Amino acid sequence: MAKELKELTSRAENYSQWYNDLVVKAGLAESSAVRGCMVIKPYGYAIWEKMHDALDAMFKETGHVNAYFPLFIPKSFFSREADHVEGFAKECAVVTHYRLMNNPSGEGVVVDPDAKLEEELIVRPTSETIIWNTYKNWIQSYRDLPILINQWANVVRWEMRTRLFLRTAEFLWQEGHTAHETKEQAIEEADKMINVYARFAKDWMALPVIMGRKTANERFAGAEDTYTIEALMQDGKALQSGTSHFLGQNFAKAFDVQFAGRDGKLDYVWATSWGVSTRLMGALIMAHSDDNGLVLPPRLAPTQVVMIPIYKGEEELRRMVAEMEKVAEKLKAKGITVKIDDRDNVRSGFKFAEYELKGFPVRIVIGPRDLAAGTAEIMRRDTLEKETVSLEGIDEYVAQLLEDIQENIYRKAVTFRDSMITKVDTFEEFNRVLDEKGGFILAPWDGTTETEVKIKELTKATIRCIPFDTVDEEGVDMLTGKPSHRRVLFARSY
RNA sequence: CGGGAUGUAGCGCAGUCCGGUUAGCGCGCCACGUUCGGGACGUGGAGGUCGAAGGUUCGAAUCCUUUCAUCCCGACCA
Repeated sequence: MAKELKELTSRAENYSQWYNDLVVKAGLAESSAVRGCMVIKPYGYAIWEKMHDALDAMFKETGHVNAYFPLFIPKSFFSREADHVEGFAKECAVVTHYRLMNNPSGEGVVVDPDAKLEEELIVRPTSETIIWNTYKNWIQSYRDLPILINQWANVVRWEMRTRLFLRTAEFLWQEGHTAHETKEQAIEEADKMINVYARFAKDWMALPVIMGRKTANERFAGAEDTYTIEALMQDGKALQSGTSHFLGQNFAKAFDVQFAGRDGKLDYVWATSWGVSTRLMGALIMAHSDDNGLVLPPRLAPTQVVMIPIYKGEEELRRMVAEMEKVAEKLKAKGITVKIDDRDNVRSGFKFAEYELKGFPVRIVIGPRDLAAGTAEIMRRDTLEKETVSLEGIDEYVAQLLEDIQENIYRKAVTFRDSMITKVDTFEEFNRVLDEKGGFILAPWDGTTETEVKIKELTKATIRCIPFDTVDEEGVDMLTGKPSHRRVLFARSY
């Protein structure tokens, strides 16, 4: 499997192909027969579940609760917020009928023309509209606020071009939708949640991200302000990995959600929404993997340790497995997840390659020589380094190793990311860096959408964000020569 | 939606230009044996509506028409 992978592509030649093969061969996902959708296989889903659980816990810690809203949204809801419909109209799946019938002219079935819906239903591309239509009934007074709700769901966006995990027609995500009494509270919420995302990326995915504000041009449809976390992939392209939006009173006004304030006056509710999706799986894969396959951070690996016996004959296999079961018990007692692969139909070397491909963080090998010496061979997936350690205290060794791996993967990603942030001042330099190096580019910008769009047309690079930690810096726009007050973060992106 | 490519066994492919017995190869799978510290080997075996529909022909994986799907590159987007 991994051999095929290596022979087929190297990252330098065709990163897209490499990524795609890796996703398929590692058993994470595959394209479905339905255009642009994907099948997430059990191993891929196990990683998503890990992400889900960690995020869900973080949402609950920050005071949110889960709820669920309908998949179908009446078409008319979309026309309420002008920018919102503008942003999503081109990629909506629409339900027009509710019944099939046998084809009168022969085989198969056709849509029953008599079963046309009075009003079409839109398969949610995001749930702001149906949720705000519901919130209208839930909110009368400031005492009903804030509402801090999250939904785990699937959404559909009929994209022209799809890529496994990164952009599929249907994807899984969570979307938070909150309602607040004041503008300040809503902004604070949006800010809080983008920080939750950044923390999740760092602590769980071992992925450094740059937090910042989107430009007006790149903002979410219907938002007043969009915050983003931007990650860098190994091919030098950026990936928008999560967003949090301050929606102002736009949706409250569109759906007429007013509340009686402390002063007795009616006012519109302030809103936020925020989400991350299965795209994070793509980020995880593209950020850390190597030519041997996936590299999973231990905190997200469905199984952290795999144990593989070396043996001749059944009797020896039994002895190795018996020893491994003892070790496994010790590891489990430390909260470490373990798998013993005692399959007799494939050789050990095959297993080594297979678990490397799947990104198991730690491999423990025990053979007759080890058993005699009271040792085991331990390999860490991130560096592929092997070490022979005593079975005595192996549980502590592995527990520490898993932490080291998590930390090391993160540090490596930070080092790479930092090496791929370039400051440029001229457009020539900007183009050169884009073509020869890639990565993030910090460059002065005159602050106009016009210039931003022009740069995109000329270079395919977009402003990923205006980083939160940017400092005021007087300069001139690299394209127009007009005054610039700060540098912004450019990159080509997925 | 434009450009390019590809659909033949679970996976990867050859055969298609130039139609001709029973459609082939590698991997995987099943059985037995030998192996086993980095992707083993031998022998035997199973597995196919050649993406689909229609047409041409004595005869179609191969030629023609239509259609569906997938991948890559663009435009669009999380």
